[in-house]
Amino acid sequence: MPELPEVETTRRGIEPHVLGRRIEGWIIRDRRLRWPVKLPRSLKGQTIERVARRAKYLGLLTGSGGLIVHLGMSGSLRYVPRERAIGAHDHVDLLFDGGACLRYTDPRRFGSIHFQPGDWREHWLLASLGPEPASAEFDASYLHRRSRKKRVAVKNFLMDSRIVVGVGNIYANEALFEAGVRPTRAAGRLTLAECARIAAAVRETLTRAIEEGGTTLRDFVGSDGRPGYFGERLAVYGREGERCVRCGARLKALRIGARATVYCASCQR
DNA sequence: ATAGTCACCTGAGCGC
DNA sequence: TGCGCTCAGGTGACTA
Repeated sequence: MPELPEVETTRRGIEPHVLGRRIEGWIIRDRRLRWPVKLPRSLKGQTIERVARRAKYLGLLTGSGGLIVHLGMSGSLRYVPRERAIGAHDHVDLLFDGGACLRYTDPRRFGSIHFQPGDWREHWLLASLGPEPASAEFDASYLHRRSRKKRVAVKNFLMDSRIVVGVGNIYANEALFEAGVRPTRAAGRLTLAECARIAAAVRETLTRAIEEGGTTLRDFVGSDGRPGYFGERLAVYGREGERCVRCGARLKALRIGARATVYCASCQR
């Protein structure tokens, strides 16, 4: 379940291996991802000049455009020898000079692969995305301004990619715990001070997870995939009924928009 | 425009 | 051992 930290870790993992490599071709074993995979002939022979990330999208950028990869719920990208045995869910190989390939694996096929000519950020999937949580733009006043008059629960508000990107269910739970704000609170009723705590918590939660991902997910190349949050400490997610790490109260659970939500009723107001 | 729900998909976990 | 059920979740599409 790649959330933003895992995507960033993937980016860092593959970058040194594909930078400067020429794309010799590709093998599509199953094009039925979230959208049918279709790559233009013009991609052949191009060289990867940059490996970028925007929200949970990875961009393998060449001189003429960008290959846009989303890992969905269960996707992974690994740099492996081409002759490595093919698994049941190894849907796409991107073949590079030198004999290796970038292998896209995705059991649930919720992910996607597109090619966008020119500036990859102009792709329709990326066009209306909000700021990165680590950007200067994402701060208390931004959150406060965008949340006015909105009645949605703050948890859903944070998970809206038009507001801020990279906050999936797990980190929405964690960040709101960190901020001491109850997930059910109406976004429009948050004070500026609460927005400040939330902005800081989102940024810190994700930054810390990326740092830990860098250590727990180090061995990317040619290895088996690993769960992204392995060894990561989560304060509330998945801990319903257990003790709050801060005050010891039992953590409560409910569903907001069919998504598991866990919080501490005494720490989060 | 906003808010809520559905759909997509498969593996894991569970009860029987 | 196996069947059938439910759940998980990112996010675009759809509905009210």
